[in-house]
Amino acid sequence: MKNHKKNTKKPIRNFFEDVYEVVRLVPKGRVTTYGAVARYLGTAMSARMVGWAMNGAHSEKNIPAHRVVNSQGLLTGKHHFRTPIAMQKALEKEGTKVSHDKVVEFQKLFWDPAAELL
DNA sequence: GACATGACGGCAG
DNA sequence: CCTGCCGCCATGT
Repeated sequence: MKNHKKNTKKPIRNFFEDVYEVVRLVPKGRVTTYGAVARYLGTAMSARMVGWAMNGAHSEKNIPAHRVVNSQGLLTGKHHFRTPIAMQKALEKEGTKVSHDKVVEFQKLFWDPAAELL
């Protein structure tokens, strides 16, 4: 029999789900990074996948993707929002200061799931 | 099936 | 300080 079912045992769904959950748990006024989330999920070296997961986050409007920035605290993904300023606006609205597409005192507002949820 | 791309990160030069 | 390269996984062509 042609079982070319390809074993769709890919727990990717789990990966995405985890990303959504973690991002959703990010406290208001705080920010996290792709690398931190990736590390928490076990894909430390594949921070890219986290960003990819955010792509699906658009379906889940409950995902505060604006609280997720890169390791430099830069709003690299702002171009994927409804408008390139939506991300900054959302952050400022929550009390997070943003200057030149970068989170002010990002290190201080940094929220590491691997450490906070430990 | 192979190649190229992508919301990243870290290291080397 | 800046530029370039690799790694990692999934998706699209």
